[in-house]
Amino acid sequence: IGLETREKIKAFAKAHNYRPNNIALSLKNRKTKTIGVIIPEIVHHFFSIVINSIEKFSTENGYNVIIAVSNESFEKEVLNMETLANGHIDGIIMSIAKETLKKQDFHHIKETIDLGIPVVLFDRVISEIKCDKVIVNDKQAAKEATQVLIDDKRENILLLTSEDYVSVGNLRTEGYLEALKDNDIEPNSNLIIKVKDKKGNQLEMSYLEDELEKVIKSQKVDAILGVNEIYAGSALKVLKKNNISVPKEISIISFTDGVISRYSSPSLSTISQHGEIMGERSAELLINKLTGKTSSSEFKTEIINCSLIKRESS
Amino acid sequence: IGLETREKIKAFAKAHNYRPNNIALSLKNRKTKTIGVIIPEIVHHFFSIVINSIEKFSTENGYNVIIAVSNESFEKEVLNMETLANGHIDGIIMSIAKETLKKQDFHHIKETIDLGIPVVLFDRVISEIKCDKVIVNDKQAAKEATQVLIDDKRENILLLTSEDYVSVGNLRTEGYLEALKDNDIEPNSNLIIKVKDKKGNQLEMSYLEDELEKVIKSQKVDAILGVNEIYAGSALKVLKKNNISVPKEISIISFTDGVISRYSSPSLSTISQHGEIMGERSAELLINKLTGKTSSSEFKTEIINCSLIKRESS
DNA sequence: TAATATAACTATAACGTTATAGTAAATTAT
DNA sequence: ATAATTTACTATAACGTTATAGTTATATTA
Repeated sequence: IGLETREKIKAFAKAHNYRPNNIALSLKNRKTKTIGVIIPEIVHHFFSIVINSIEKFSTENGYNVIIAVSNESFEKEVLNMETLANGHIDGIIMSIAKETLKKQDFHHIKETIDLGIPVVLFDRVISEIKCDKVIVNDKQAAKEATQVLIDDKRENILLLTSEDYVSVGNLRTEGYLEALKDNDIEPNSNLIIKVKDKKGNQLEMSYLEDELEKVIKSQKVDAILGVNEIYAGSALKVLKKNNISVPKEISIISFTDGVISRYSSPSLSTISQHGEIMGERSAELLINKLTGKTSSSEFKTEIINCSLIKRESS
Repeated sequence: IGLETREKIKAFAKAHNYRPNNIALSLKNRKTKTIGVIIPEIVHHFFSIVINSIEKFSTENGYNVIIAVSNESFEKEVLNMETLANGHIDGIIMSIAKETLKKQDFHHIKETIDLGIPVVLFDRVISEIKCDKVIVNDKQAAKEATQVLIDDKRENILLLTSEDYVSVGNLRTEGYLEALKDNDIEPNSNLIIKVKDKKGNQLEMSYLEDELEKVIKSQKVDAILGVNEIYAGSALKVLKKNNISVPKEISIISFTDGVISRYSSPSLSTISQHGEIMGERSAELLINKLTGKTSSSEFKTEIINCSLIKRESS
C-alpha cells in the first residue's frame, strides 16, 4: 500500500478518533493479549511484589494482567480458573492455595493445561503437574540461615513453620533439619512449632503466640527461624512481652523480606525470596510460550537464589 | 421452551463439555463484565486492601477485575486508561497518581467518561471531575487525632506530611492546623515536614529521617502526627536512634492502619481509613452504574469515616 | 504501444454468540 | 374436528475486526 494513502487513512482514523475494538480483535485473532494471575492473597508483601513485577514485565511486552484471588480456598481457585479459562486470557500464572495443597486435587490445573492454555506455577508448586515453574531454593536457604545461627553458637534453634502440606514450609523445615544434622545437633521436636491455619489469621497468630510462650518458658531457646515475617514479627512481640532481649538472648532470622522486618525493632534479619525476579521470570516463561518462542511441550523449572539480609535481630 | 428439551440440550452441552466463549459474548453484548482498576502502587498496604475488597465484591456480582498500576506516573496512567478503555472493561475504578495530581492534567479521565465509560475515583480524587467518588473524611480525622494529642497535654506536635499537591496530605494538614487553631496553639512552620517525593522511596525516607533528626534536636517536640505509616515507622526509627522514648517523651499517631503499625514496637496508634469499605463502596457505585441501577448523570460522593485505633505509641 | 508491475478498491467469510422472526409440528381447548 | 396455543426447529443478521482473493485503475518498464 502506497505511503500517501497510508497517511491519508491514518489521518482519517485520527480525525474520526477511531480506536480498534480489542474485543473484536480478540475474537478474530483468538488471543486476548491478557495474562491471568491467580494468587492466594493480595494483602501480602511477597505476593504483591510478585504481581507488581508480573504486571510490569507483561505491560512492557504488550500484555494486560487480570488478577484473581483464591483467598487460599480450593473452591474459589477452581472457580477463578474456569472463569479465566473461558476466553478471558491467553495464559495463567499462579501460586496454589493452601486448601488445594491440602486436598491434593489439581484437576482444574490439568484441565486448563489440556485445553491448551499455558500455565506457569510460582513459589507454591507441585511436581505432579507438567508445566513451567519458578521456585526459590527454599531448602538450601533455610539450611544456610540455620547454619548462620549455629555459627553464632546458637544450638537451641526454634523453628516456626506452617503445616506440612504447604510445600515451601516443608522444604524450609527440611533445610533446617539438615543443617542440624550436619552439625550433629539432635533435633528437638519441642522446638518445632507448626502453626495451625485458622480461618482469619487473628486466631492463627494467637495460637502461635500461646505455643511460643509455652516453649520459651519450658525450654532453652537461643534462636528462632521463622518461615515468614508474620510469624517472626509475632515471635518478636512475645519475646518483648517476656523481656527477652533480641538478639542477645534469642536471635531471629525470618523468611520474607517485607515491611515488617524493616520497621520492627530490632529490625529482622531476613531471607529475601526476590519476588520481583520471580514475577519477571514467571511472566517471561509464560510470554515465551504464548509467542511460540519456546516449545509448548518442554517445561523449565527456574530456581531463584534467596539471599540473607542481615539486620539487627541476628 | 419445554423442560424436557431444555434438559436434553444441557446434557448435550455437558457431554461435549461446551463452554461459552466469553470474548464472543462480550462482542455480542457490548459489555465485558470486567472492571478495570488503576492504582498508583500495588505494594502498599492500603491499596492492596482496597483491591482485595474490590475484587471480592466484583466477583460476587459477576464481574472480573483487571488491574493496572500507574506507579505514580502520569504517562503510565494515561496509557493504562487508553488500553483499558479500548474495549477491555465496562468501567474503571481509580486512584490518581501523584504526578497527575501535580500536573493537574486530567484529560484522560474526562475523555474516558465522555466515551460513556463510568469512572469511580477513590481516596485521591479531584473535584474538577464529575463522577462518583469515595473518600475518607481526612480533614476531620486529622483534626480529631490532633485533638487527642492536645488533650494528652502535647502542644508541640510535629506533622509529617506529603507535598501539597497530594490532596489527602493537604486535607490532613488542614485538619491538623484547624485543631491547633481551635486550641489557640500557634502553628510552628518548623514543625511541619513536607516529605519530598523522590524516585525510589529509599531517598525519600532518608530525607525524612535527616529532616526529622534536625528538628528534634533544635525544637521541643512532644508528639508526631504522620500522614502514613511509612513516615511514622521511619520517625520511630529516628526516635529510637536518638534514645527518645515513645510515647513517654514523644507520642505518635499515624494514618494508614497497616502491618508496620501492628508489628513495630511500640506498636503505632493509627487512623484506619477502612480500605475494605472503600473498595466495596467503589465497586458498588460502579456496578450500580453499569447495571443501570443508578442514573448515569447523577454522581455521588461517599465519605467513609476514619477511626482511631489506639495502640502503644500514644 | 503493449506488457508488466504496482497500487487502489471491493466483496466475502470467519471468529462464537444471541436476538429476531418465521415455519413446522405437536399439544390443548372449544 | 377445528381452532388456538404451545413447543420445536430453522435461518439470518449483527457485534468489529482482518485475511483472502478478485477486480479495476494507475504507474513503470521493455
